[in-house]
Amino acid sequence: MSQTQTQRTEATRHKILMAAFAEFYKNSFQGGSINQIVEAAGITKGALFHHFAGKQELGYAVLDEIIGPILQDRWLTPLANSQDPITDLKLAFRRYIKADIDTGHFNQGCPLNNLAQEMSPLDEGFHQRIDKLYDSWRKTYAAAFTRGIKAGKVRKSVSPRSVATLVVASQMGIWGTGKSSRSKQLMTQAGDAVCEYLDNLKPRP
Amino acid sequence: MSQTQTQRTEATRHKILMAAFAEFYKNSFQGGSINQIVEAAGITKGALFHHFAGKQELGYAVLDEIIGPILQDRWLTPLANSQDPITDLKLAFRRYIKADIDTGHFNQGCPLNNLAQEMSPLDEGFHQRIDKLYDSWRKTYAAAFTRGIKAGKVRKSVSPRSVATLVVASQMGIWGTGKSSRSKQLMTQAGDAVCEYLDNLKPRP
DNA sequence: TGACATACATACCAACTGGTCTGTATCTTA
DNA sequence: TAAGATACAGACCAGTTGGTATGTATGTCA
Repeated sequence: MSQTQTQRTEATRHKILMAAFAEFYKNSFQGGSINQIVEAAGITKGALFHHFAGKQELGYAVLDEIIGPILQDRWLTPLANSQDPITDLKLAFRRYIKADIDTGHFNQGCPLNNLAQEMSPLDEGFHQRIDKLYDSWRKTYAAAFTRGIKAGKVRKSVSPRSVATLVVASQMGIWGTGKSSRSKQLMTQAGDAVCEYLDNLKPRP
Repeated sequence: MSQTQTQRTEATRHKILMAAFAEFYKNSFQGGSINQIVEAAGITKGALFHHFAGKQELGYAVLDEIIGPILQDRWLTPLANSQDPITDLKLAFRRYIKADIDTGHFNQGCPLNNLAQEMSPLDEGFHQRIDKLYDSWRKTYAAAFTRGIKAGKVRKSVSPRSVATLVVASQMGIWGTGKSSRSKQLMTQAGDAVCEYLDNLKPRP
């Protein structure tokens, strides 16, 4: 059951990526230390710089290979074919707010938003990648609202794009509130308010 | 018309604070450089460390003496005695979204939120100061909504605290969206959506 | 006017930063 | 099996970081 060389190589690369993700999540990108990543991953600088051209490229890879898939998994796939986005969004909100409170992650915020706020204005590569992710996020929600309208689950007067933009922005804000206040109560309160907002988008009887 | 010593002293202190605010706003707190601040302020390290015990204390002072008053001025005072928070909030949103788009500040985000996202989880002094500011922010909105309900301008069924929490969170998200996307359109779109949300809080006829 | 404090200026420092360079063991492939 | 490529290891480096120690000019006040 010994692994092949390619498997071992991929394993160290993955170790580095995971350690980098954790370090950047905890100490931000600029504040995060390469030495710390090396140590946490249990490898050496030689390995790190063999796999990634520099800190910048490592950051890009974390976005592409770790954060992107998480976003997909958490928020895009569940809404991808939804005919009733209000119900499904409320479900996802409740679920992941609870999850992040239980794990304690809520006071570290959203990994994507963290990088976005820190690096988007400073680095073009970050900006492009992050913008792309947020764009697909908004588009997924907007498409779901469009289907919801067609299915009679969402009021016709709502603008899918505007609402999608606001809902995504609200998520940034809710997770940001959790991070800066460290208050579970505030975070759930904000979550409840969003759910109420969403309910108000249903067709009036 | 020569100034007194106290005036000159206060002037250099203020120069340092302004330069620090600009530097932290542009490059974040951890990313911001003391040397850069010294240079931008046109003073020396001796002066800086004479007035502030360290980078940390300088950051605290920026929060207390620069960012706090800006928050007060922009968002708290205008709502302090409002009997019609929906109208007044919509006004403020439209006004300052436009202002930050015109000045180009919109792609640097909100100074308070920037520091909050970066430093709240890392430093207790930052956390406390920031939390206090956000708390007064939410409380001001909540009180305005309470008065709005009494004045018949806001539907009775809304929870002032929940809505206030969400509105503040939305602001974090809207300015965050502007910063990470650099898109004026997205920012105004999100602003419009918030205004619609607020309108839906009016009493139904 | 003399003593002392305040308000800086400047040279300096240890610690750490991201990054490079060279050496080498291991695997692949002709 | 020889030759080359791959995948690291680890010492090393220049630059920058926040911070300090010392010196000095200028103000204040008894």
